[in-house]
Amino acid sequence: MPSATVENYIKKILVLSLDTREGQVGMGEIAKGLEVAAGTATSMIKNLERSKLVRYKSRQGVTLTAKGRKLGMDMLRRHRLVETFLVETLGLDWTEIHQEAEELEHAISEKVLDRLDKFLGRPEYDPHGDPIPTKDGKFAERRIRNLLECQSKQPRTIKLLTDQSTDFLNFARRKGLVPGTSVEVTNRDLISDAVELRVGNKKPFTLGSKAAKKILVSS
Amino acid sequence: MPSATVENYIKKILVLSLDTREGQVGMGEIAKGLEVAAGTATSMIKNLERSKLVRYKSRQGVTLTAKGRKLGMDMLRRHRLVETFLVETLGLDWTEIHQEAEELEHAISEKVLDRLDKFLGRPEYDPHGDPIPTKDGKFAERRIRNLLECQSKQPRTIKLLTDQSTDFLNFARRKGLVPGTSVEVTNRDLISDAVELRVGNKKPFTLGSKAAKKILVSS
DNA sequence: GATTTCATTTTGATTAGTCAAAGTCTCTTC
DNA sequence: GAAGAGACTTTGACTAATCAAAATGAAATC
Ligand SMILES: [Mn+2]
Ligand SMILES: [Mn+2]
Ligand SMILES: [Mn+2]
Ligand SMILES: [Mn+2]
Repeated sequence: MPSATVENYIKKILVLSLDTREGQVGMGEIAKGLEVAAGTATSMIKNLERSKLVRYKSRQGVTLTAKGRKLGMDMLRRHRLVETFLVETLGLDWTEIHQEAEELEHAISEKVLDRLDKFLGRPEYDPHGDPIPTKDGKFAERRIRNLLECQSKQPRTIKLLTDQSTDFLNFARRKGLVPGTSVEVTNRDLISDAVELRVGNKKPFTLGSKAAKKILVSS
Repeated sequence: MPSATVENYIKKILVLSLDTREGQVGMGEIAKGLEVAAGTATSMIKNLERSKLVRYKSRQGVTLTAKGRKLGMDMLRRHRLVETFLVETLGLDWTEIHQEAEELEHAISEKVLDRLDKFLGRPEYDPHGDPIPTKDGKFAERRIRNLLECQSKQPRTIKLLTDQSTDFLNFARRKGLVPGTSVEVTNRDLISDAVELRVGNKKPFTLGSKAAKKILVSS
């Protein structure tokens, strides 16, 4: 059985690789993402290679093997189902569940996970709007883009916030920017680096491009 | 924060000490109970002493400090609430939940535990009939005895099976000896070392003293 | 009282995961 | 193409948890 540490590395590599054309992830991203020293990551990656979970080219990067991708998807499934449970069933707040799930994901057996999945009604998205992989490691489609890429004057539904720090999530909630809410881009000005948007019937307000990029919506 | 290992040691010491007049637990019991080598237990106990969780007299035994007892009770609470959740909410079988809870108990935060407790309706007993400590570490009263100590001809209710191995639990279930069921001791013969009992309206059968001792009932 | 036995403790080693700091590459920049 | 900057790797050291096997102590037996 992989240790919790191994599971965390593989999950991180998977998530990072999803944003990358060729699925190759740099050592620095991994170290930073897991808040460990660079050398720690290098030595851990060599372990993972010995376990055939990743392929590793020195000074180039890391890619998951099929085995690694399977484990990573499984971890994502665990993490997101647990998050869904914490919000849906226990009524916790979606801004504070990430850390909880970070621990629970390693402690939950396959059997318990299946029961949980059933109990929750086989949800497709977690409380942050992230898709929950199915048991055989398939992702539900996403079909969403960030607010910076949206043309104006069309209602959109918020699906996902990519920055899940408590600070950002709190800001988002204050503005009503929670998954499921309907928003409309009322104006875009790429020169001044800003997007104006309206949430429901409230007064429109302006968002910088950095923040706008973190908010994913479906048309 | 105590590691999962520390939590396991303290929980084991607490449970062992509950069966002992003076609350003192021998090194051998601890090592055996946790399935580690004797020397491993000795060295771990010294750690626990440094952390002020136990008092330790070389070659005599170990007792919990107030701090240790508090942690132990907390672990028992976690363990038993998780077990209750697994059976009540997810519908798992009470013969197979112990190991699951053994992992989950370390991964669950105070906040999640409280929500779970509330969600479950603040249960007082776990699926094995063990009392669940309250948040401030108080045990519900037990008022139950084992079947070997019972006088005949009086209906009793099964409260707890002290041997929680899968084998014993399966045997017990086959015989209908599950918590909540009503039984009656129809005959006791201490010389032949046996207890005869009837479950509901079924035909009475005989139990050896070892097994009888493992079944706790309330009058 | 000497001896044996058995539980316990000590010793020496191992493994996973980690860090700081020193060393090495590789890609820009001039 | 030499130099420098930054990313990456290596090295040496540390901690928690563990085991096997040797040493020790205390109680029971002779
Ligand atoms: Mn994790
Ligand atoms: Mn999530
Ligand atoms: Mn445990
Ligand atoms: Mn139990």
